[in-house]
Amino acid sequence: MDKAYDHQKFENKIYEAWEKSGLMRADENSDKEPFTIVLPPPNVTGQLHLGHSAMLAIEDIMIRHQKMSGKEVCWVPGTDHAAIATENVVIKHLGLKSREELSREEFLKECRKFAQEKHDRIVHQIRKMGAWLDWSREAYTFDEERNFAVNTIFEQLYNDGLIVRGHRLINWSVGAQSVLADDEVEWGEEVEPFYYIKCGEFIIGTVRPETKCADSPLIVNPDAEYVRVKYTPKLQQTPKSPYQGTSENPAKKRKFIPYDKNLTKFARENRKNPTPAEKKMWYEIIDKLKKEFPNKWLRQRIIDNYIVDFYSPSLKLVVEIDGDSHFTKEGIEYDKIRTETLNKYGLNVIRFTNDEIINSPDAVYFKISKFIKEKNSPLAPLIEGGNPAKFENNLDERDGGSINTFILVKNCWKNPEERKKVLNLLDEDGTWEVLETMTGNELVEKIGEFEYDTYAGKRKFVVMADEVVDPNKGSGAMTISCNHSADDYDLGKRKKLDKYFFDKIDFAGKMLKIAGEAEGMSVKEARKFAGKKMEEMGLLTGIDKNYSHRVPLCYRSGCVVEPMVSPQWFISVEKEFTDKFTGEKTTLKKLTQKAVREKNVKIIPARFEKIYFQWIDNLRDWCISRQIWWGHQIPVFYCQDCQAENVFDAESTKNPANLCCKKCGSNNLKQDEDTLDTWFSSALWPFSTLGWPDENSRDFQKFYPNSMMETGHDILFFWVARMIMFARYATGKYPFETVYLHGLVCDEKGQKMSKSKGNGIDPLELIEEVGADAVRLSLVIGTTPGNNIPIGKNKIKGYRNFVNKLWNAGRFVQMQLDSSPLAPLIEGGNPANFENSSNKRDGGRIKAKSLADKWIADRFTQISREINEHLNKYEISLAGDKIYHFIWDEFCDWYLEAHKVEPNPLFLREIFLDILKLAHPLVPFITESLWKVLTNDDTFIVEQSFPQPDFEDKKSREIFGDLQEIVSEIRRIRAENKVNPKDKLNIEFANEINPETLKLIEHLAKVANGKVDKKQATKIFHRLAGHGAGNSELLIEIPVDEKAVAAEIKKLENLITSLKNRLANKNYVQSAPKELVAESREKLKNAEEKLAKLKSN
RNA sequence: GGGUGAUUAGCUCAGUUGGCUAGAGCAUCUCGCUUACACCGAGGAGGCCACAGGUUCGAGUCCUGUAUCACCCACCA
Repeated sequence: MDKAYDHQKFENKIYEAWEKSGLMRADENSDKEPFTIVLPPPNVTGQLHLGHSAMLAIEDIMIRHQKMSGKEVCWVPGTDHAAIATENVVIKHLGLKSREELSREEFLKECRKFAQEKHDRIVHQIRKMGAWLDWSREAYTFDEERNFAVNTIFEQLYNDGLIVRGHRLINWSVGAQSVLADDEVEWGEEVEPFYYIKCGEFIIGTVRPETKCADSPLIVNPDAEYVRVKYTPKLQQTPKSPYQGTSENPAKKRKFIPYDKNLTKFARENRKNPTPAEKKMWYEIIDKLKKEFPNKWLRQRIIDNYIVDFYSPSLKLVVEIDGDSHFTKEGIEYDKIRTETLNKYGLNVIRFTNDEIINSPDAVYFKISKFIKEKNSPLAPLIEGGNPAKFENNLDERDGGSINTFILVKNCWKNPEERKKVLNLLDEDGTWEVLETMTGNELVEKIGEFEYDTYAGKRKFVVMADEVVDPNKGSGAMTISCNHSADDYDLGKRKKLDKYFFDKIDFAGKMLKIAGEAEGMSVKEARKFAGKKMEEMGLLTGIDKNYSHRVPLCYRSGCVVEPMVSPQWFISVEKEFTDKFTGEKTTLKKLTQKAVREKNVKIIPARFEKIYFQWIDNLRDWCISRQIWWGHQIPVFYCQDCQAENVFDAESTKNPANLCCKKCGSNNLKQDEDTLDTWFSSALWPFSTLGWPDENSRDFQKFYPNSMMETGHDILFFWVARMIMFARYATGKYPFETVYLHGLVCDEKGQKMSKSKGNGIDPLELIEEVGADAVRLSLVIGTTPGNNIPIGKNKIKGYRNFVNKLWNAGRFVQMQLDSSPLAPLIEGGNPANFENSSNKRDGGRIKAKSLADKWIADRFTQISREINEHLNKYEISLAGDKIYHFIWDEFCDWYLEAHKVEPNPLFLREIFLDILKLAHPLVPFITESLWKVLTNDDTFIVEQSFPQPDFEDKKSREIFGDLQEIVSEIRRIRAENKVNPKDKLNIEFANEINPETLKLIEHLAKVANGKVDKKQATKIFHRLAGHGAGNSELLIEIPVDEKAVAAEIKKLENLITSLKNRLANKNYVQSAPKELVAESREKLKNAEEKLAKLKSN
């Protein structure tokens, strides 16, 4: 035997031997009680990661333990075709831009080929973990049997009316051109402007202004109070210049008079009686200015000095610079204003020099000019040649009209912060006046339907009330886009807003005609466009440029997911049907809820039951169709002649060419092009792998339902819950008794493993390095179900060391046997010869002779019981921890050392083999290796029965326990006094001591019994069971260690105080269990004796 | 925003219906290559068990509150 365990020499060979033995195959005709686990199928094109390793380790431990405990175990392996993920990988692998570069047939062929290659790799990886799987039953979610199962349940659900085709809101990935399941959507953080938009008098908030281009219901909260307020900008006062009194005051530097006093005066007078057109222009200009010039002082200057002149059509004013055609400031180029045109309209021109303009607040003037020039400005016609009278027609009543009145929910109006958010583009100094207060319901009545401006023209909206509107958020009103938002969709359905279900965006992610000028733009472009346009139109009242929110992203293409309405197949979870097993009316949702509520399925850890309910209670219909090719094609056939929809039984579906339309008999049928969500076939896994739909098959009869389902807690919902749903629906039984959820594997610091962080560990490399056993232990010990599984180099190293320790213990056993005179008996002899023993351990074959033998046999009994109990309760971590410490701390550190004093090789071999059995489920390879070495026969350790010894020896337990204490104490004294380990110290017992015990102590503590010079001695007070009652005295030939004695005294005193207090407490003596009280008394007595002797020393 | 869990030694965590003088692994320190194992052995040091209350004879454990962290769900004007 090698000095160190070399896992590479053994693991592959052993696994091959297991497979060859045929023992891994579950016997469906066995009369043993079954224990079934169906392996959660890894993605066939994926790679095994440590999460899979953890899964395999846990399940393998359970399987081996149950097998050794006499069950007929059946662990079914398999892989998943992972529809979307695989399709992606294949597309990438082939270097395609899209799958359409190939025909459907060709593409599927490539997928199959690719999947087969990858399948072999992943199966290899699974074997490396040592999993005791029944490979003869290996399944694949996309093989023929599973396809048959899929078609069978599809037909059943369809006939029960639970599968329906409908127009529903789905997550549409523009990049991938496919529907995504909710769980396939990833969320990313994005900062986008958040707009508050005027809709008539209302204000709504949105990050998606591009959707605000169409007729829409405007929803208010029915019971919340709303206020109509009037806003009057405060324009008359000139704020003080921030430059006033400083040398930097630009006003002082001005070399010209910016306006003609007389003109201004004239204008002011005129302003008193403005025409409606003038008023409108005026307000438009103010609105624009606010956005252009956030600096209030500056803005006011402009208003007071210049804009006033615009105000009166009869006194128009425009500027020109030096007669140049350009003026550049801050990189913006302004066109020359055509003097001729201006003059034509009677505009005055003021000339600036460049120097005067740059660095002068007056420069802003040009921006105004630019604004006026822009086509969309209401003033444009004035400049370009339009007719101002045009604006007189449909003027809102500016004063008392809708343009400067706003309807806000009272909460927003009262809350200055909220209000500021909504209205931050308006002048803060404006005055506000509350005109009236009314509830949402009253608003609905009073306002009803009316027109408002959108970026794409005039639209109508109708005011409605609904509770979804949160009166504490924003302005308290919202408009909805039924086809482009899940909540809006629900609301629309609830309110039956049929005419508002229309698309604004197409499946390519482009805006439709309804978006007016934005038609054909991508959503992103349209969003910018709409924002800008609305700003220009003065439709914005507030804007939050740093609004951060989460956006749904496609996990494949990374593009933003658009909620869209599309024809899809759904499973109706709330539709009633008659349960064929009970005859009761029920729904899929109810059945799924019942599973856990009525304890048909137990979830470990239990807290996930709560999470399960939370999810099920909010369950929506499940969209099962996918626009991809790689998957189970939806078994629905559309008649090309009469358009009928046909679903056939699975048997007929096998030959699509022979199918005829059920309605018109035509055989001109076309199968639905879409495929099923990958979870559809996965949901059948627990029974489709066991013969279903043939419920009379031996496998189904014997092994269904499964005993446990072990998987990551991250797929509780979309897999576990759906398995429960389908299993109960199709088989009438819940698919498994227990769900064991493990956590995510993460590094030592609790961080998720990921390639980008570089903290990922490849299981194969790890196994190569330290062996599968060490990997298994690392993944299993120190973990709690449902919690993260921390794993790191140190931990792994520790368990590798343990495996080596076990190996060396085996080596020691082997050496003992080799050198033993009894060796021949083992090689060819019959151990039954040893049956005369009266000890019952392991059928009473080999006698436990010495104290140590009896002690370890007794301990083994206790540990075995605990391990059995832990494993039965799925407490794998605790079981592993106990085996680890039993083997290392007790067997190796104490028993093997003690064994050297009084060898008993046959017994040693027996107990060691038993320990190997006990440890086998956790560390199958090393135990099997040692089993082979030590038994030298063809049996496998897994064929042995799991230890359930009943040997007990209380006396040996006590004596050995005391002995351990004494030895530890002596060792401590030696270490603290720096005694050379080679030196033997003399000790002297005050009492008579059993020679066997003494021999052990001498060996273990490196001491010799003899006369001790009392002046040089340290006293130890010990109690040795079986040597008379009470404490006895042990002298050891070492100078007294004052410090140690003082420490011991203090420790004892503390203990005594605590015990005394406890016993002095009448309530304690009365209420606490009697044994406990007696124990405390005993402890106190011992402690006091010990203390007294220590002090007297 | 709604929910769940966590907080114990420098680090990673055990601590199962309350009985604890609070444990383990790693790291650290001291001593030792003693013929199973240096992937080892012996020993030491290291803790107001997050904080504040409460229940109890007794609280790391149960209850309430606070703080911090993690995860899940919803994402919405």
